[in-house]
Amino acid sequence: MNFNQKVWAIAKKVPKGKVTTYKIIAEKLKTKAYRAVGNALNKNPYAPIVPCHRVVNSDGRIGGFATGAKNKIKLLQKEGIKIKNNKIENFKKVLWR
DNA sequence: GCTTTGACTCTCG
DNA sequence: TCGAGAGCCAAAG
Repeated sequence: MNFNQKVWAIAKKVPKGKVTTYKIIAEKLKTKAYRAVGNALNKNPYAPIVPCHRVVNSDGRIGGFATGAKNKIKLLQKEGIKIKNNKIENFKKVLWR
């Protein structure tokens, strides 16, 4: 299992309507490679299978996305997550761990 | 095979 | 409040 596969596996576990952060994923992998996590999601070949839009920055910001952050924000809002000015509202409540 | 870059995060002035 | 620097890992040049 590659590093990427592990990242994707964790990302897939995030339930609908919730989000997680790069940091949390890295911690579950027992590593501090936050950047590598983002890197893995960036080039994930399982775009529809892995809900990479549920992975955000540690401060609740969306950050950047390959398909456009705006698009991802819309997607998250559809799942019941509210976003204001590029930031997730009630971040702690929708945060998955 | 070494260097650069990136969807990151933390700490310090 | 905000920018700079450092630390971390994988992929691309």
